[in-house]
Amino acid sequence: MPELPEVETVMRALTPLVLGRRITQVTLRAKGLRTPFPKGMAANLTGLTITHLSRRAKYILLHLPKNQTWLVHLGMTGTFITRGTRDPLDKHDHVVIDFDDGSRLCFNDPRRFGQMDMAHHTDLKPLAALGPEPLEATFTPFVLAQNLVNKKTTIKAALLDQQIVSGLGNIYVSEALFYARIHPQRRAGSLKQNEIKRLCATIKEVLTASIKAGGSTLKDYRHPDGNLGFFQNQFAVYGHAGQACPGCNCKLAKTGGIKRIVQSGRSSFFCATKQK
DNA sequence: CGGCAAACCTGCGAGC
DNA sequence: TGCTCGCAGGTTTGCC
Repeated sequence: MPELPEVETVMRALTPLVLGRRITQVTLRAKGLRTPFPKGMAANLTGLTITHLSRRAKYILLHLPKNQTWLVHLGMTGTFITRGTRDPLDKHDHVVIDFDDGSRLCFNDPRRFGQMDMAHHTDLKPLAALGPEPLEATFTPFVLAQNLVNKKTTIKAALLDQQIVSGLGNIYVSEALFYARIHPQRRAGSLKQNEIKRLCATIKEVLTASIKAGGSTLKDYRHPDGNLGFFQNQFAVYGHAGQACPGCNCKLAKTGGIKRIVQSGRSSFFCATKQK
């Protein structure tokens, strides 16, 4: 479900719900998600206070005393939901967290593609190989160019590779490539310097605009506080196959309009008139 | 190394 | 109404 803007939005919405609260009980209602829960996770979390929250790529980091970190990946369908302690649980509430103020938070994940880990903050294995954080100043055209050099794979696949740049997913890759006017089937290593410069900029722009809109809400996904994101209303190409592309009269041409193709099993949306 | 399909799971909408 | 099919915002593995 979530790419960087959605994870950022969830992390922000989660903050007032958990910050400074002490965990009194964690109940695991499944053996794990995509991977088994770390050994002793529930017991190890009990009694600890969440001191602050942050995000790295598509991971939410809940920081605990003694530099311990509880790492959460939402996968495709993971959500945090607040419930009253007397409310019935959903069958996909796999982790139930009770706090010292009587509040309860549930991690709900129908497809169980999410992931949790708990370790010293310097020893979080899922974070070890991640590429640059796209909204940080360290993510520059030079860095992107370095990570694309000699890559024979398509630019679409390269941008989904979390080691090249972290946090992008299927939606924002299509959107960023559209604004950068780069065809998703281009070989990554074939991009010219000015194209990489444009791409670096559009990645930052599209992610920033989405965070500002509260991320994208597809299906019934919503934030822990119940709010919805609205960036889906601003998609230029994603999910718009057959329609005219914005700011382009290509639909009037015989071969125009937004196309959908499948690349390594995943949909790409693009305008063949604008993107070369 | 590259590219692709499948695997992990469930739910939903479309079409018959 | 009920069935099957295709599709879904992620990541990893294994095969050729």
